[in-house]
Amino acid sequence: MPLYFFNTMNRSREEFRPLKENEAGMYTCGPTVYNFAHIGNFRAYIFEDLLRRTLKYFGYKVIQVMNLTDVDDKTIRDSQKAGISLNEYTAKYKKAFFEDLAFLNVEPAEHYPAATDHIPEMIKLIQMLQEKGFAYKAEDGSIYYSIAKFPEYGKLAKIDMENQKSGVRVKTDEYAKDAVADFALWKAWDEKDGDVAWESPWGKGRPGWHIECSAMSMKYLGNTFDIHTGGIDNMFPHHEDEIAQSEAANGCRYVNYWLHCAHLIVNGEKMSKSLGNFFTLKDLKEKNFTGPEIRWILLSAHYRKKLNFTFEDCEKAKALLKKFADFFLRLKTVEKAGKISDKMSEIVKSAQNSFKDAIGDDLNISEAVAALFGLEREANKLMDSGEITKEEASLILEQFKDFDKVLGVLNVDGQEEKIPEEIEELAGRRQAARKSKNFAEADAIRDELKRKGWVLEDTAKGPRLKKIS
RNA sequence: GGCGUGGUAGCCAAGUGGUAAGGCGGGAGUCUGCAAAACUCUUACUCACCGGUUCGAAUCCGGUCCACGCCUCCA
Repeated sequence: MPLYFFNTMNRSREEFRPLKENEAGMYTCGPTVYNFAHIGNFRAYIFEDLLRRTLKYFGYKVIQVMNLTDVDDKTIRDSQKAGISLNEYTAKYKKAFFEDLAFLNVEPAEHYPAATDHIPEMIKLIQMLQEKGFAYKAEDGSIYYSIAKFPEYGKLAKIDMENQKSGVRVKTDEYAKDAVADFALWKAWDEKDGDVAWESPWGKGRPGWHIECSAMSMKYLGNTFDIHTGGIDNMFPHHEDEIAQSEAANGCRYVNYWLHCAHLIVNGEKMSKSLGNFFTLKDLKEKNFTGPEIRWILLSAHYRKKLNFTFEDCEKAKALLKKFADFFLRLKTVEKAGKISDKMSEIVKSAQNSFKDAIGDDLNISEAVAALFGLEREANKLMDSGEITKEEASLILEQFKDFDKVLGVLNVDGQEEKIPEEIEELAGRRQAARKSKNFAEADAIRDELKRKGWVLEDTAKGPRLKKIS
């Protein structure tokens, strides 16, 4: 089954053809570790996780690289403010970042290179650019990339630099550049940097932002690799600059497939640190939302569509996952003996095909999830009519585990809550009252159970207790 | 100002030339002592608006309006 992605470079849906058979190299722009990431940031990381899992689902071995930007204006500024070293400061947020990824069930990437661990690689790359004439040293001692030397500049963002001049503001501290859109490869040290500096052929300083991704992707994935992703806001100038650097230095194409995810929005506006309209995972945890619930929300809209975040949707996600959990428990109670019918094999196989078709079509999550609902309804129907066997129920559960390899939200093997003795006993008394047609008491006990956090449902096989989450 | 993305039911959301998936919510029913759960049926003659192309358009083309994003650190 072919896999398709929407390639930002050509603005079209293309069949994925990796450089190496059965292997996909993927570079995903990671966080700047100066603060806790917010859920808008996590939308991107979850999209990348979905992409990663989809590639694996289609049989590819994935080599994923996610950079950690641990030196830039903000990390320097805030570490100074905190009165601790840059490393000490960023270590705290690196740790928090990995904890958050784990909470959201994001599979670890193969490499998490930090910028500060790759200064020599960056220096080497800048030297290559200098030798080839793409870089120049400005009056302030910084090294800049000359966009004029790279005619293809703007090909990703479809920006024609000729028409860009009027709107671009010029920062006063960047007076030294030849052209406004030229960007820094190496920033000469100034006193605001404090003790953050590395020796280089151009003197003391630190790398520019874009160079780390070019240098590190080259090191871990090669001069040309398959997939590069990030938020749409990274498309310009960051990814455009990466292309300029890498292609100028290596003389070959940088990336074959560019995938960008749209923003998480709040009340119609982009969720961002600067607007202050953001929520962190901590905020949501305090409201009792779980990792799978948050993951579901961030996953449930197509990655190239803006996703409006609301707490109402969080509640819906909670209810939806609860429904699936109940469904799995119900399947596990099936005891009827018998083989798997052809009809059942057909139903399950067809659901899997629909799912795979959809997720392989540029990660069409809506259609993919529709396959889950379809299979759930079929299974419920058959359980209602008692037509389903234990083996068939297992087959369905296995299929949901298969779906969850990609989705990572279902917890099919989730254990039923242990029922406390007190609750068990109340349920027993209620059943006795019910048998003797003392419905008033039976209902009263059911209400009491509800107050204690347990819902009692009468099924064909007798009462069933469910914990209210 | 330049560039880009998008506007589909009460809400969320697929569908990109062949006659509107799915979820939530609403309505009616089956089951039940009653609930709950589950199931069944139902809920857009219509896809922001106006023209055009076509046997046929939500899908293609032109225009208009609206929203958001990028052009400055940003997932």
